[in-house]
Amino acid sequence: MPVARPADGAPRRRGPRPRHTRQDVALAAVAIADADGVDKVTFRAVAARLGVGVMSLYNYVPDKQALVYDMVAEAAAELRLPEPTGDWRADMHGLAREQRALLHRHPWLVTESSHLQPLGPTVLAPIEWALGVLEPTGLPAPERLETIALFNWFVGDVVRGELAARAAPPPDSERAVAQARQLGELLATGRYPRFAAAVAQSRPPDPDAPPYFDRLLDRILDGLIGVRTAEDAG
Amino acid sequence: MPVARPADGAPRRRGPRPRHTRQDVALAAVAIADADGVDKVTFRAVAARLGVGVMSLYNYVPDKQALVYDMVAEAAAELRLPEPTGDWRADMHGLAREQRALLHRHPWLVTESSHLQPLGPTVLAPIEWALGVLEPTGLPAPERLETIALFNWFVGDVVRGELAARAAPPPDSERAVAQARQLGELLATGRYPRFAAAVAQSRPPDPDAPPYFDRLLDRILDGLIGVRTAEDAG
DNA sequence: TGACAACTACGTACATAGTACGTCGTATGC
DNA sequence: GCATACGACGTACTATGTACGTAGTTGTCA
Repeated sequence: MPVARPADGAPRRRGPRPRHTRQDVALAAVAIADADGVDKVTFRAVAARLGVGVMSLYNYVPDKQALVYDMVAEAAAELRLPEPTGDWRADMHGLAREQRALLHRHPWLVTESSHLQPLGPTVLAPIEWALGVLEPTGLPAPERLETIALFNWFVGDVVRGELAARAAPPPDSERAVAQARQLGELLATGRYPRFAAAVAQSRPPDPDAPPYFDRLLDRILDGLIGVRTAEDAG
Repeated sequence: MPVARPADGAPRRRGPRPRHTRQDVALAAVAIADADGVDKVTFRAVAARLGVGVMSLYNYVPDKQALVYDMVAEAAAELRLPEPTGDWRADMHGLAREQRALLHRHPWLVTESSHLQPLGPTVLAPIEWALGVLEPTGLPAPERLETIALFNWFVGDVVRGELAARAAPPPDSERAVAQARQLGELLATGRYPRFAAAVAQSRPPDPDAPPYFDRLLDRILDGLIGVRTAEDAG
């Protein structure tokens, strides 16, 4: 079984020079996912985009899963981490905005990133950064780590909701129509009065309204860190 | 194209009586997913379990996606929703525990449930329930809905982490070994001192320790709802 | 009661995925 | 200059979802 190249910086040995790098492969896959959706990322499509044969990709990437991990790592590299200002709240707001923008740029990230993701440099960098930012809170390191995980989840969840609202499937698809009809019938039974009311009162969310995201974020940060109250001292 | 049967309660017309119901198909799929993992849920496997031909399934379910939706709806039916006590915080803790147990019973739920899930009775029921529970918070209905969505996602995120820790891939798998080695090298560079320290200080999490889950939950609930402060009154 | 029509069951077949295997050619180190 | 390690890739196999057509069954109406 051909294995991905020995080490990415090792001196080249014999044989023809590789025409591409592992990163090239990941970037091609990212481009396809951005343009056509993540399910269009097939070895055949990636190979075609690079102008190589399908099986040549296995010289760079051991299997499909590794390719997806590489895609996530490559996307994470786009995160810009400015010098911390000393105001942890402001800095975390900045990180959240960065992450949110990243997830909107690469919507497939909310589906494909998992905790089995290898902790490479690009993935580790924002964690290290946030650990530093949160030092002034006085939380012990493991709790800071947990807080960061919760924070990441929260941002991902919010964006998931935004994407669901934005890229709602074409409302005339056969499935969508059937679902809408079924939901209508169900609500007509009057068995879900609160849900019906909530839906009726809901304005189409405006993800670009400036206060919206930061307001949610503040509420969560208050909960995650907030003002350390007496009961937490135990 | 064969369409799923007209209406599930409609009087039967002509032709042979169906040997199964749409629910039978979903339950068979659930059983397979529980036992062997969700990727073993193929039309061929489900058909074999029901003792019918593969294509017969299309008499019950229009396509694979619909089958997955049915599986999620069937699992959601297992949620037990006790009479609200009037203490929203306690009630939401109860719901979270129910959901967590459900997700552990059917680990594939954390992967397969999405926002495109049709809002059938079993899916709607817990939402309606939570909307009622959260009425005393004074939040307007759309914000309660948003809160519930975030709450659900959060529980899913936590369980995803627990499942990852529990069913961690055999630590001797080729991929796991490679990842561990890479992480070790990376930490050895000293470029991630805070992360290294945090990992070193972390005790292996004990998911069965009673405080753990509820503590996380409180931190999130504080953020999502918390004590309504003066600034929110605007 | 007989014939038609609607409906279920399902065998066959195809398109699309990932990827194992083996061959070929190339460029490097001795 | 030659042996060899290594990159490129054609072929081919397996697994999967599902379109299509056929056969058999059963309720309804003449």
